[in-house]
Amino acid sequence: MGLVREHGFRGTTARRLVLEMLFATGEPLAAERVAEGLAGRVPRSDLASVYRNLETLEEVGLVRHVHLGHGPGLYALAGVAREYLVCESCSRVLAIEPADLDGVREEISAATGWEARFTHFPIVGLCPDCLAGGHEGEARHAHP
Amino acid sequence: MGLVREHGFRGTTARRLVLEMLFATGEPLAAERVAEGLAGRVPRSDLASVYRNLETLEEVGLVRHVHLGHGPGLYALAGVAREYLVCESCSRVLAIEPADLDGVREEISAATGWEARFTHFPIVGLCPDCLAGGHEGEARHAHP
DNA sequence: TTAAATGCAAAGCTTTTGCAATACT
DNA sequence: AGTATTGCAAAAGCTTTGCATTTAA
Repeated sequence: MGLVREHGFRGTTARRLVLEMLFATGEPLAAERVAEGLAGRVPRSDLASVYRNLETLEEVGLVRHVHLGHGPGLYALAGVAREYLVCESCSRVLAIEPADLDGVREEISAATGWEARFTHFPIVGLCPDCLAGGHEGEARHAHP
Repeated sequence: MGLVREHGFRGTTARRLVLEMLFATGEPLAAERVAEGLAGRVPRSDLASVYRNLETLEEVGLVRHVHLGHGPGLYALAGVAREYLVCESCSRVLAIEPADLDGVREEISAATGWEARFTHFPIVGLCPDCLAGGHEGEARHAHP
């Protein structure tokens, strides 16, 4: 919570619990899931407050959110660096170490002069299985 | 409208006008803009019908939609092949020929085995100007 | 003629905002 | 004590759905 106070925000129970929740889960979570996880622990779990706290925590750099498809945004600790790929056929999600995409970043830089990150929007495409003509029906997540 | 009928859908005035609108504009358009452009031309411009028609046209492969940030989805003719980059600092949008990202696609394939397209979600990152420490304040579009 | 498409109204889902009560510093 | 934060309720923004009417085939 040090960072939070350094930015002029208060260190509250609700914020602590949001961070704990994201830490314990380890993977990106919808605000509603976070609120559910807080049920009964803060005085009460309020979705609006969860959104406000996620926004604050994102502002100070502790949290980040990603859009993997058409559903709600998903929040995770910024410290857990991951980039994402989503299959547009089977909706599989692959979380990958940023370092594994450094070559891709270099190629993007060479082609466009931009420096890319896949932490907010994933790379959308076809996963190896679906490329091979595989399991198109087995959607596991919301459609991009 | 041939494709539309081949798929068992009817060729209606509203659908024709949606396609004309997208063709005339040439760049991705929010459903609401499309509806505005149709004002008074169809019996009337109804947003729900525009959404239904965009969905139908997307289903038959004539239209595609892209999410460049947190705003509404943007629709364009699928025939106009473009991929997108959005700057997370100044929100600039770069539309690029898919061929210009073929090297990037190869690198992604080599690194992950996936085949990528940047037609639904853009590549998010920093544009050359912002990398150079430039014009961060001059946002032109909604923030990603 | 008859099934699909439309307009209109209403709802759904995600996120934001206003405001009085509460908790942090 | 004083202000940021919270809960609650309501609204906003985008998109979908229900249903009676109209329209394409």
